[in-house]
Amino acid sequence: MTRPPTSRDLARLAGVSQATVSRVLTNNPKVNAETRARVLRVLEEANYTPNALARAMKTGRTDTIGVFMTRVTSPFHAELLDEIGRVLSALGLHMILWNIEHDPEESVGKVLQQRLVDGFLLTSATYDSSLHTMAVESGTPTVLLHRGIDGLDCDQVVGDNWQGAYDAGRYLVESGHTDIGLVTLTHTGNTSRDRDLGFRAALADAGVKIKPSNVVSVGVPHADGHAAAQKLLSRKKPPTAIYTVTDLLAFGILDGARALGVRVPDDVWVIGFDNTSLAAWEAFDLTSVSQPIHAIVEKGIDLLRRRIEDPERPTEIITLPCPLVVRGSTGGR
Amino acid sequence: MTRPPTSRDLARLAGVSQATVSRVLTNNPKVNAETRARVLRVLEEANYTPNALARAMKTGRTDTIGVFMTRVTSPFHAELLDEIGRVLSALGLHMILWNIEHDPEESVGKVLQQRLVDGFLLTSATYDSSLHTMAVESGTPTVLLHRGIDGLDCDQVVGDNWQGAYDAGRYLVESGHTDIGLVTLTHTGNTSRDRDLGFRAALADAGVKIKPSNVVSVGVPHADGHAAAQKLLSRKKPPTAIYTVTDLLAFGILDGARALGVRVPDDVWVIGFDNTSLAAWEAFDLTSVSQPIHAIVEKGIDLLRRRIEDPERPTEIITLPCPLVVRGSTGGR
DNA sequence: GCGAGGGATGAATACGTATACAATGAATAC
DNA sequence: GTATTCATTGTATACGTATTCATCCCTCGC
Repeated sequence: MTRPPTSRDLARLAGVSQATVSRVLTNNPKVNAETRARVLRVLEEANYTPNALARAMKTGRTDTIGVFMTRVTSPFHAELLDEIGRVLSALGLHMILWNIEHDPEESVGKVLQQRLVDGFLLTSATYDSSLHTMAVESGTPTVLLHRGIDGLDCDQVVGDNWQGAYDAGRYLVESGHTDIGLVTLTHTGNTSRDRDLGFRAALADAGVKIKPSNVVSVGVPHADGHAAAQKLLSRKKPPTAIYTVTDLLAFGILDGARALGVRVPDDVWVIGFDNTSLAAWEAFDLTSVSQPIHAIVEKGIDLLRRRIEDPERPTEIITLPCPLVVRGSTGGR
Repeated sequence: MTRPPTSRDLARLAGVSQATVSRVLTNNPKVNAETRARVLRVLEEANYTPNALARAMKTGRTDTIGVFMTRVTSPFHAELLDEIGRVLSALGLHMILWNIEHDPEESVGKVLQQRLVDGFLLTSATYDSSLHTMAVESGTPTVLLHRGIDGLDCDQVVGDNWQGAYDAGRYLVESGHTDIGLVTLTHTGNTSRDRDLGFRAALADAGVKIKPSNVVSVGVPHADGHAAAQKLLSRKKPPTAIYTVTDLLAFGILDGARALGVRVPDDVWVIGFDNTSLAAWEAFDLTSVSQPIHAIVEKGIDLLRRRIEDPERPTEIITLPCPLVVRGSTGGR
């Protein structure tokens, strides 16, 4: 096991200085065509690849983006991650992935300052955590993706959760529902908050009251949706429709209904949020508000690259529309 | 935006040399207790974090592991990735994630030699690709996880797919099925091959013939399982049980059956492989061969770390049992 | 009182690359 | 023929840290 060749080794082989090899590697125009050809031939023969660490050390660019995420097993997050990977790959960038569930906040703080990456994508900002603040303060370019934070001076790209939720609410009301269940999240993020408030606003605008007993606050897992459905649907007079703020909870609700023998959409309508690919499966056939994952990621990474280029540019907050996709769980199709 | 402080800056502040600061950072015992305390105080005040690149350059260790994966949105892969992230985090290691679907093989080859990581975890080795060969030849410690390659001189940790498939087959036969469908994968990996062969072996041992028309070869997506179910179940005399090599295909099959109005388990039994968390959802309630994800990841990363320690140690191939988990899709519970 | 030994620290260097600067030679202009 | 420019290349250095080596001072034993 011998250590890999360096540009200095290659320079000796090609009969030039290390500087010239480096110039060839960086496509510096100030190299004679013949010399370049000769060096390239030697590089090729030796199957040489520059040491990325040394290069990063010198240039200050690692060509690596850090991604902070939670619950990779959640269908929406997996799709988001997949899309991020696709876009970064196409740009020749690497991705370091941190799951902030697994790491104590303090160790994440260390990561932020290690200069391992050129920029950060935060996909799980909440008010419970100060991760976004720490990231911004670290001085490393940062973009909030999918989850935003009000008033934070930081580029952000999010879906228009409020509007999507509003549309879902209006759709239910216009379809004649008046006894409507709302399964919402206990945790503190813009995303779930807007998905809650937008929905309530739609009902309020239509003059439909939402009974306190029809509102259930839960955690994120499938099982919590299941439990919420049990609670709402086992009552004497259950709601005729249930809206919830994530697809994962909606799947849990559908499963809870299934367990009780409650039929969807005959007995109850169900609407989710995210429009994950699972929503289109027959097992769920779920009406859901669609998140424009591709556009969010594309735009977010574009913003991040521009901020890396120019740290002084004014921050942007981009909001993308979230259209409702109607399927069988509300009698569609 | 000022550049972050270096150990040299801190040394000046603390009135010591940069070498002493470095010694404090690396817990070198040859530092006077008072000096150490003083330096630590200064480090604390400045909220200093060492530059990981410079450190890696000097030590040759990046404390980062490269993970190669495909189809992150597939439930099993997402769970595998989540578990890898959990274990690496607990060890203080970072993860660079590459999705080999997105990258041409040549660019992956470059990645292998960039010395960005201390080791690689390959989770998607197939005979179609030479990624595993390139990884081993790169000289960087490498472990194959979940998917193995026969005869490759490389540490490997895999589930006992053959035995798991065999048990599934025997279970169906012992339950009285004789007209059995097999939905298998077209692609070339050890994993799906063993999940196919083990199942056939069980049937053969029991004297049950498998009709050629009952075997369908498909791709990996949900939709392919769906199509396979349509093909098998719309016949005049459909099989009474279908076994397939991944949960994702099984979900597709269940959905295909649902679309046809075929009842599970009344009209047909279905068995998958992986025992993803979705398998336990009411929507599927799927009998499935369980992959010991936690043990695979734990063992694999352990092997990788030991190989990083000692590149000369003999390679190990570890095979872990895959027990059958019976649920409603085969009348269980 | 002096040499030996050891503990603590600083100075110097190396990791592998990119790049500012210097140097060389050829070509051009007068 | 000399001065000037330009193209090309080499030399030297820096990125920030870890570590070897040298140095210093203090203590101890005689």
